[in-house]
Amino acid sequence: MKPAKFMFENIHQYFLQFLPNLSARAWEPLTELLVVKSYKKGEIISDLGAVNKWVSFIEKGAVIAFDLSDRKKTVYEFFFEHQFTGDYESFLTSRPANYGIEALEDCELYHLHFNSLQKLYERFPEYERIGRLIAEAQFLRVTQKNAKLMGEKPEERYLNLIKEREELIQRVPQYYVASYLGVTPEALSRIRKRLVSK
Amino acid sequence: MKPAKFMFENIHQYFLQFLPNLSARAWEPLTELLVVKSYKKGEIISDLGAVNKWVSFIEKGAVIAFDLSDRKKTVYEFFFEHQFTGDYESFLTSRPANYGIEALEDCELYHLHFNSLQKLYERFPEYERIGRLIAEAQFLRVTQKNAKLMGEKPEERYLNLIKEREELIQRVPQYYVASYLGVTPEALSRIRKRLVSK
DNA sequence: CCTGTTCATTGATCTGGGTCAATAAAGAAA
DNA sequence: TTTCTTTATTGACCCAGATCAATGAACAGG
Repeated sequence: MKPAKFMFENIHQYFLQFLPNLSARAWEPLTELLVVKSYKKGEIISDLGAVNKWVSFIEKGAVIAFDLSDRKKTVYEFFFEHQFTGDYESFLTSRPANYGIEALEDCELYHLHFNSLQKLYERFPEYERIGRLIAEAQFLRVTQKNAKLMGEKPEERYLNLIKEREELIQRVPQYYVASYLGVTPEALSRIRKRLVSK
Repeated sequence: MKPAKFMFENIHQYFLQFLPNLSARAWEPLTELLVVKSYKKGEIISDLGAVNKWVSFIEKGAVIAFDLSDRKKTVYEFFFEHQFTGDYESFLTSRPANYGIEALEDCELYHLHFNSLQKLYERFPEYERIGRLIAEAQFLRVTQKNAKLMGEKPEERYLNLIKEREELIQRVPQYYVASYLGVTPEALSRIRKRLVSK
């Protein structure tokens, strides 16, 4: 394990992105509240169906958020190191999670509990602002994803995925990519075939 | 026009939803900053392509947010009275708006300027919290929309729209509904035909 | 190294939505 | 009312993706 001093460097940077002048006075209490945990590839990090009380910063590794409609695993999103993950919807609403979170690779996560976050909101208005900015950023992410879902056909979505998230294609099995694009593995295979012959 | 005293009742209620103990001290300055304006059916409220500096509360009427990909108007969302509208994405990022806003019916709107809102954030931490809660709510709205886009076929989306937003079907021309569902008007017409024969 | 399992590809067939074109119905304006 | 325009429906044809089934390729465990 890293020396404690540098341990939370990445998550600190993450917050500084949103609030460059985050005070040390507000920052340090957060580190006390984080729960560090490791997961093996394939391990379930957060269960679907239960209320999710945590948001999790990915220090290392990659995870998928998935649901189980039609009895098959449908990929909602991939998350990689130095991002937050978790069923934010369930976290915010205290309703049962629509998504499960599973380790795609060996992972190290820092978990923050809902109650811990509320305490931070109460004690430091700075977190209220970070919370707003992060919620806004999440809104933007989903909005843009939406626009692409509506406007693009599967083939275009795949091309854009290659262009915009090249490494994702490398790190993620193809049938998960297919699911993420909203098509069957067979269809993605054919899309790829069609594209090479162009 | 309504007596000033009751004029902002609806928008006040809207904020109270998010922060029931919003102080009068914080509330009153907001009313000073709102710009009241009326629009005729078909009128453009907010231009696509320009940076959008406003969020707008719909006191009365209905609007659509649309884009113009492929040279045709594509409906992104419908908004009705007692909701906020506007290209929130452009508002947050100061990038050119991807969506235009148009009056579907005669409307009365209360506009709040970006700079006014920033001033409120600085003066009253209460607004920082409301801002966070609203951003979170918007996140939830687009997340749920997303899930439906991915998981449901056009026919199911139409059925759910009837179930969940019945009045929308009444108030909105069918070709806009089709666009909103992500299909052509012809396809929606056939979906409807298929459904009656069931 | 072999073996069983998981993942990817290919083929055959079906279907819902796209597109183009024509008509019908509904609304708006005179 | 009549007329003009906008909106909705229907038909014919095409195509991308779904589904089901079979085969190949890659990979992990022993």
